[in-house]
Amino acid sequence: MVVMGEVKVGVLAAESGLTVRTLHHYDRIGLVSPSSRTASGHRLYVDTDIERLYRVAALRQLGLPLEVIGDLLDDVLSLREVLAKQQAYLADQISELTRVKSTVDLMLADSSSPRTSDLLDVMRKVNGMADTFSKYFDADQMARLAQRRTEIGEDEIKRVEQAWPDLIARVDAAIAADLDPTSDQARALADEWMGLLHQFHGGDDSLRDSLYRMQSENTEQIQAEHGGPSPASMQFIQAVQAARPQ
Amino acid sequence: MVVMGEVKVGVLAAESGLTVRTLHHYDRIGLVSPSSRTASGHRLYVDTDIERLYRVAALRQLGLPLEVIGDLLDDVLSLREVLAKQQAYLADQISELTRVKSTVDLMLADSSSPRTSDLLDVMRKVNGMADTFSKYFDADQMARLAQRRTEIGEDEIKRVEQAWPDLIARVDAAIAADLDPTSDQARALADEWMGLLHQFHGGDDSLRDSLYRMQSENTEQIQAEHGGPSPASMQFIQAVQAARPQ
DNA sequence: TTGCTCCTCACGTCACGTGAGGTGGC
DNA sequence: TTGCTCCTCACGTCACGTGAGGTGGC
Repeated sequence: MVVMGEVKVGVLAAESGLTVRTLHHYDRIGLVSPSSRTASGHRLYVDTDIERLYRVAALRQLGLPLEVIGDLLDDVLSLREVLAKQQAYLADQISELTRVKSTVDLMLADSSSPRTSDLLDVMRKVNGMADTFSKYFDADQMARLAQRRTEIGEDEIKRVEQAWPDLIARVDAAIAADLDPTSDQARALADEWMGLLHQFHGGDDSLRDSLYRMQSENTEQIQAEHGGPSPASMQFIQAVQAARPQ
Repeated sequence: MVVMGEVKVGVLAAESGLTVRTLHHYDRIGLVSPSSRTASGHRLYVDTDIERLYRVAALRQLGLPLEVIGDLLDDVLSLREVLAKQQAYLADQISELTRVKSTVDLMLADSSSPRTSDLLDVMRKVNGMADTFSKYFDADQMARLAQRRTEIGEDEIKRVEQAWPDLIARVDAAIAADLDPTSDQARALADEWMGLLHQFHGGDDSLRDSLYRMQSENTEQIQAEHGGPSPASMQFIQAVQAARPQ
């Protein structure tokens, strides 16, 4: 690791994992300059130069701009303050990217349903959904939802999403056929229904409650935009559940 | 929203929330060009231009490069494929930034202890800690830990971290004083100990087990680098717990 | 005539990547 | 003499921001 004497760019580049061009760049901007040169102008890095380079490399891993790194090494800035700012900056970036990704996630989930023809419509819908969501779920719940999604995996999520329309259709058929809410068949439908909901909230009561509130207060919109269940089918499921023996 | 007839850049900029410069830029690169100009060369945007602009603005919110947006609008690329790629890209970015942020978090947490003098030492230590961590906690557990940290808040985390050295010192003193493990005083110390641990794992058994394994297999290192508890003090706490009446 | 808007260059950003064209040491 | 490394320009990246200097319409 510690190179004795003097080294030229090629050796230092190979050893540090940086490129020759990067070392040239650091030299040009005065961040890490070799203390000496050969008669023919080749850069010669000595130990103190090399140590400085490794400090730069370390700080660069934190995503800091080269200028800030220079100021840190020259004691113009304090490490604690810089780290605190970087921490806040990274937190901002992460939450912004997470927000953007959740939009992309929603668009992909939605694009499977062919009822949206136009891009702007999809965006409006997705943004509207995100707005509606944020009315019923706080940041903490959002985080738990995001974590559930990664735990469950994309494939399973798609499976569940595609299972809904089919189930809703069968419930609507049951209503049309005037199925008895106390029948085994009705209870099987309700079990399926509760099972799909459970995939969403995972037994988390606060998530389940927020989902119910959102669903009940936005029924028509969800039905119109996402082919969600009709008030009638929700009432049917509730009736089945209420009619169960405790 | 829909502007009839023809508009000049200033109006369109104000209405779309973009800058005049941005509209100039989109025109120059051929992304959104006005269909006509006045005799004096002023840009005149008609309805189809404006619609195209709104599509661009919508897609830009997803973090897509302008060139890709152009290809999407010209049907050179498919939306689904682009979204899938963007989803993967965003996931990568987020996990990378999260990794970097956790390094910064660790450095800040560590910088409160004055035993680290040199930057490179801190980095080595922090990277070593991250490596050790990833040996005992999988991605899923890391996510749960990260979520716990946001739930608990920075202040509380700092409080707990600063409570450890004090508690460890008192336990060491108790050992030196040959305190009876069945005494109320010893049990109070053990309660405090378990309380601090609980702040870490939050009752999550898998987190608790991983923490115990990591702690027991890296005791000397943790003691040397972070002033962690000595084997003796851990044994004392275990003895107190074991001696409790069930 | 005075503001306001519009126009077209064109440099700067950030950290290098990627040639181009040429020289030095084994 | 042939490779290999080294050197110094200098353009390109990405999506504009920010003047500079000048013209057109009410």
